[in-house]
Parts: sequence; C-alpha cells; structure tokens
Amino acid sequence: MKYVDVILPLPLPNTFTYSVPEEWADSVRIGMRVVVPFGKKKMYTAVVYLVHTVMPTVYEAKDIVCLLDNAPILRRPQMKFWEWISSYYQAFLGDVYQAAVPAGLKLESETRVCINPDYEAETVLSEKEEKVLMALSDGKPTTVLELNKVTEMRDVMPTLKALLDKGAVEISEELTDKFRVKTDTFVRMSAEAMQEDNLRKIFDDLGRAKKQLDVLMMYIDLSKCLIPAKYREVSRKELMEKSGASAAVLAGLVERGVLETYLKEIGRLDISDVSTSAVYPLNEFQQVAIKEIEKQFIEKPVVLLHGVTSSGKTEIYIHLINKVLAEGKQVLYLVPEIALTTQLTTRLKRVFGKRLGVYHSKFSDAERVEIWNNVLNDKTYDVIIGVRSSIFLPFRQLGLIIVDEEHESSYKQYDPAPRYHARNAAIVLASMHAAKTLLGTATPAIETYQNAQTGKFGLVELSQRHEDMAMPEILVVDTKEAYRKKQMESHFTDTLLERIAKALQNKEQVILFQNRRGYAPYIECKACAYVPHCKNCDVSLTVHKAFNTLTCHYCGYTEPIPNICPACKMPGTLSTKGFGTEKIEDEIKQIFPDARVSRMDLDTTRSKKSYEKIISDFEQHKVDILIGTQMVSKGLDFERVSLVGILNADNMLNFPDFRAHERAFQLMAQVSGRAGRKNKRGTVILQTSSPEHPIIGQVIRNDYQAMFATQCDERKLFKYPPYFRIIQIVLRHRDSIILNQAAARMAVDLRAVFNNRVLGPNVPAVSRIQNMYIKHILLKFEVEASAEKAKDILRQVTTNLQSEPKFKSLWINLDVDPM
DNA sequence: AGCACGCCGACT
DNA sequence: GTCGGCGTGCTC
Repeated sequence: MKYVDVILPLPLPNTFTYSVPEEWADSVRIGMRVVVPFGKKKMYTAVVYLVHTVMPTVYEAKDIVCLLDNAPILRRPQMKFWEWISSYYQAFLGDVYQAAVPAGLKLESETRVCINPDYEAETVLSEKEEKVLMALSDGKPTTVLELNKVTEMRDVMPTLKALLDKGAVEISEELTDKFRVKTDTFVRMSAEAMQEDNLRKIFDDLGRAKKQLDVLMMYIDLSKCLIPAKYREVSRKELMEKSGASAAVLAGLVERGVLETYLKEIGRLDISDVSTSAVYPLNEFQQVAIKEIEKQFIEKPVVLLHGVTSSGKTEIYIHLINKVLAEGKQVLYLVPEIALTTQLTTRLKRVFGKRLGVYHSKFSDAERVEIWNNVLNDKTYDVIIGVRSSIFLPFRQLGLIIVDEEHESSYKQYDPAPRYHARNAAIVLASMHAAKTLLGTATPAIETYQNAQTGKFGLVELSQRHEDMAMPEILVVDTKEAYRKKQMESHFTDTLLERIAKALQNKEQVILFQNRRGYAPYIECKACAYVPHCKNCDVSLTVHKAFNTLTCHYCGYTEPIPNICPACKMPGTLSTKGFGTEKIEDEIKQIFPDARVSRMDLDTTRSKKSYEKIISDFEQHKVDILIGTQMVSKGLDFERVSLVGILNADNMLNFPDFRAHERAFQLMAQVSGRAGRKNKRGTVILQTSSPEHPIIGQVIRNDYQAMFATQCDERKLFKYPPYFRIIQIVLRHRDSIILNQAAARMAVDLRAVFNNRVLGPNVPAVSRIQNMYIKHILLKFEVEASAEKAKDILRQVTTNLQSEPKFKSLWINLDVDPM
C-alpha cells in the first residue's frame, strides 16, 4: 500500500498521512495535489510532501479522495524553498502553502460534488445513501455544506465517501478544474478563399454587397493575410469594432464561405499586441556599471546596485536580463507592491513581449493561476515581473533575480504567517538555483549596505543621473518660525504656496507629499479634551470627511462624526487635530481653485484601474497638483514635475521605531527624486519644525553615507540590526490580566537564557486590536550567534508556557527580522 | 482553521 | 429541569 504525507492549507505543525488507492498508486508524486477528507466534514486540497509505504500504526489512515494532477505543480527546488521559509520564519508548511499557491489551484474546502451520470446501481444503497443521491439528482454540483443542510443529516461526509467509493457521485468538474482557459473567437479566411483565383472571384461577387466587401477589405488590411510574413490573427471583436459592421454582415461572409471563425485560447493578460522594440543603448556610466556588476557576480552571489534616482537602473536591468535569457535561464524581477506601474510594465513588455509575465496581487486569481501554469509548463514566460509572492512561482532554472527598490518595507509580509522578507528569501531562492541576485535602489536598507561594506555583497555605485538631470534643490522651511511670523496658511508655509503658484503659472506640475491618509488623525473636544476612540482597539478614530465618518484603521469600525461632544455634551467643540492627504486636498482646492488636483493614497487606489488612472492622468498633465502618501514616491517618473512639497517631515522623524530615521531619509530622498526634468533643476520644499535634525541635513546634501554612518553608530549602541538579529514575540489574549502574567513569565524565562538580550514586555503603540490585548517582547542576539539555536530555545519556552492551563488560549506569534 | 465535545448560567 | 455559551482538544 502506498501512503502520502500531505501539507494541508492550514496552520498546523504536522503533515498528515493518507493511503493512496490502487488506481493512483503508480502516478502519485511529490508536489501533486490531492483532495483529502480532514476532520468529519471538511475536504481540502493538499500537496503531497512525501510518498512512502510505511503504514501508520497509531491511527488508521484515510484514503485520498482523488489525485488532481498528472504532473506535480511544484518543482523540486520549491519544496526545499518552502522548508527554508517555514524554518527560518517559524511558520507552518501549511502557511507557506497558503501563501505560495494561488487560491484557484487550492480548490477551497467548499468541495463540490455531483452525481455521476454514468453510474448504474449494482449494489443496494443504504437509506442514507439514497437520500444523498436524491439531493443530488438535479445534476447540479452541490457543496458538502449544502448537502448537510438539504438532507438534514448530521454528518453527510461518511455517506458521501461511501458513494464516492461506489462511483455513484464524483467530485465536480468545477472542483477539479475551477480554472478554465479563456477563449476568444477569431476570424480567418477560409482555405478555399485564399486561393488567388477564388479571391478574385469573391471580389467580383461581392460587388453589390458593399458592406461585406468593406469588412473583407478591413480584414485583409488588419491581418495582412496576403503577406504571410506579416500575418497576424484578428479577433471577431476587433474586426467588428474597426469596420463598424454588424454581426449580420460578418455572418454573410461566413455563409459565403469566405471567412470562417474559430475559437482560440487566449491569455488573460493583454500582451498580444506588443511589438518588441530594441533595447535602448546605455550611456557610458551605465555601461561601466553593467561591466562592474558582471565582474562582481563572478565572485559574489549578490550585488547591490546603488544608483541615485533617475540614473537609469531599469535599462541596466534590461540589458542584464537579456544576457541571462540568452543562456536559456529565467529571470525574476521583484518590485514592491505599489511600484508595479504601467510605466514599468509597458517598458518591459516593449522589450520582452510575450516572454514577460506580470504577477500582481491586484490581478484576479484566474490570472495568477494562468501565470503559474505558464511558468510551470515552461511555456512562454521566462521573465516574470512580480510582487513579493512571485518568489513562489515554479521556476525551472532561474539565472537572475532582480530586487528593485530593495529597501522597501512592503517586501516584508506581516499579517498572515509566513512573515517572510521577499528580498532575503529571494537571495536564498537564487542560491538554490545557483543564480545571482541584484539588489537595486537609490537608498539601500542599512542592513544591505552593511553587507556590501563588509564584502558579503558586491557593490556598484551609480551616481550620475541620466539626461543631464541635476539633483533637485532642497529648501528647508521651518514651520515653527513660519507659524510665529504668521507666514503660514493652515498647513502650508508662504514659501511653499508661492512656489506652487509659480509652478502652476509655468504650466509645471507639483507633487505634495503627506505621509498620512484620511482627513485628520483624530478629533478632540476643545472644551474637555475628549478624543473618540475605537471601541475594539486602543486607537483614536480617524476622520474621513468625505463620508462624514470616524473610522478605525485597524478594525474598520466606523461611526458618524458627532455634532456635540459625547463626553461634555457641548455643541461645536469638536475640532480636527493633525492632517492627512484628504484635508490637504480640501485646502489646496480652496487656495488654488483653478488648479486640477488629484489625490493618491490607499483610499483612492483600491482598484488597479483607479490607481493607473490617477497616474496616467498626471502623466498626461490632466492634473496639476498630485497629493499623496508614500505611494507617490515609488518608481514613478513624471516629465513635468518641477516642485515637490514635503508637508510635514516631523511625523516621520518622531516615529517610535529604530528604523524611523532610516525610513524618513529614504522617503524624503525618494520623493525628492521625483522633482526635476530634462535640463531643468527641480525644487523640493521641505517643511519641518526641526530643521536642525541631522536627517534633514543628510537629505539636503543627499548624503547617504553620512546617514548610514550615524545610523550604524546608533544601531550598534542599542543592539539593533545589522549588528544584532531581532525576533519579535507578539502575545495576545482576550484578558489583559492573563496576558500580563504570561508576558511577564515569558520574559523571565527568556532572560534566564538570553539575559539582557531580552527587551520588554512592552505595550505596543496599539495595545488592543479587535478586543485582543497585545504585548511585545523583543529578543536581540548577535548576528554571529546561531539563529537556529535561539529559535529552538524560543520554541521550548513558548510550548512550556502554553502547557500551563491558564495560558492555553494565549496567542503567540513570532516575527523573525521584523520591519 | 473548524468542528465536536464538554462543563457552567438564564430561561421555557 | 433544559438550551446554549465558548473554552479545549483533535483532525491522518
């Protein structure tokens, strides 16, 4: 008997063993998907982790319900990669599976079954079995859950399984093939019509059917079917649109046997029409850089390309990708979530055409499944541009991974486990493929630059902006002083307003950066200082004026803005405090009523379309002033931006986090990089109440080295990365008293081993989310120490703690290398 | 995760 | 006296 150990898409520590019925015993392989019953009711799509013949002794293995694949959907290195992620980031394999495989391939637990039309009863069915068959008799696929309801049986699953065994029912097609290839109707000339004599005759015949003739001419023009070398396929839709003909006209031509229609599988991603264009030649600095990168790659598996904004890193990537493709290897081009813009993908599509696959979280699941299958079957894609999760695609042979904007914190996943960092995981993945990793950014993460300094990574510097663009001029405006001298209008200094007015006059564009969305972070009663808080979380409610609501950014709790103070009942005393992008937009519209203003933040870019519309409107100068959060700083190049305003640098600098200063520098440097155009130096107005802050000076001088040096000193002093590794332990419990006890105990237990490397327990900035109280403990240990050992001890301490009855319902999460 | 089993409070 | 709350344990 064959057995399989499978990974279930659940946060469970173990794999589970199932027996494999004879029919699949020969074909089952590691990495194939199987449907398995789990518990009394549920069925899951699991992945085979191991195939063996060892019969379990302490329990009886259940049979797998069916084998879904003819060939594995994972390649061999991938399973190894999953294991690494699971062990390094302390997540279950089931979590990794959930994160890695698109939902369309997991055929979720709502398993659908239907009656087998070919079934002929050979044995007498039990009463229960008959009942289930009756419920299914309309032929429609039904979920197990629904069957339970309809049959009013307490537990339908065993019966269903018996019926499955007898062949009376089957897993619905919908389950085994939820993902269907998209097809479209295309038009072509019939073989007969293509013969020259016939074609002439057809033209004669069509003399009177003028509309049909028009359509035919349009088809010939579109398809170039008379010039075989230039032939391209034409869809029915395209032909009708371009010729303006009705369906009847087309049908007439089909009837005559001139044209015929056929179905063709098409990709969901519109790449059909891209003509590949030559790569741009590199300037001398880029050429030097590329030579240097290649030289370093000989010895170092990872190279950091530190290039100022607008130095043309993308073109360097393109040249490198081409070289790797020529060796028959694949390339993964990682970008942060919000940088995956049309600007970049269009450029890459122009070069790589159909070889480029785009893997984006805003794509539908069907589209993601399509990319997955395409990569798996080694079809067309050998360059993938994608976000964090694209590291899990089933690559055959990676030659190069590019991590663009490697400093971006969105490469770190936080919410569901695995809490992995895509940049670091990519380096590991690359090494498993014996591939190289290129990290690119204008503002490297401290950890990365440190690695480059110590020689662990190669380093290539590119300090020349292309097309003679000068670095922008940065003017710091002291908001405290401006306020005192009454040179401020709400959140804008007179200097900024003057510059905006001037830019508008010159028909130039402006970007205003405010790193906070919403209208205002909170409201406060002027009389009694009352601030409305979320009833589920320990945070003040954020004002969203457009909806006239107060909303919690953590749990989504929303209530209308009250007219009178709920505490002291005084009317009209509630006023907004602080400001976000929404408020800035309001005020700018009042100050510059003629300017076309647009806002880009999480609230205005929920869909892929709206995001791209904002960008393309700004590109086409349909908008004069773009107000946004950090989204505006990412990898966008606009031609006419002469002014960038940073409205409030203070809230970035005062953030209570050891990375706050690094982030502030990165954000300000990146957003400043948006200013400037060919032959004209851009201007950045930086509003802050602490102009003497060292970070501000480093931003003005664009002095990354100085920032790096000061940050390193601080990190060394306070035991932070890159000198120490950190693991954050997050403890959660409904009861704050039990939580405090547990956290205190855990800290004591950890201190017994790690001494002063343990920090906390601390109350996080948001100490309660969705009625769960939260405490943090931070574990720091020297990078030279064994992380494996530390994790082992940590695991021991947690299991020990949870073995105590009152700490059973304690939630403990580990975040390795938190961001 | 999700579901069943099991032990304590407010009701027909 | 029971119905149902969620706390705990298990799923191959």
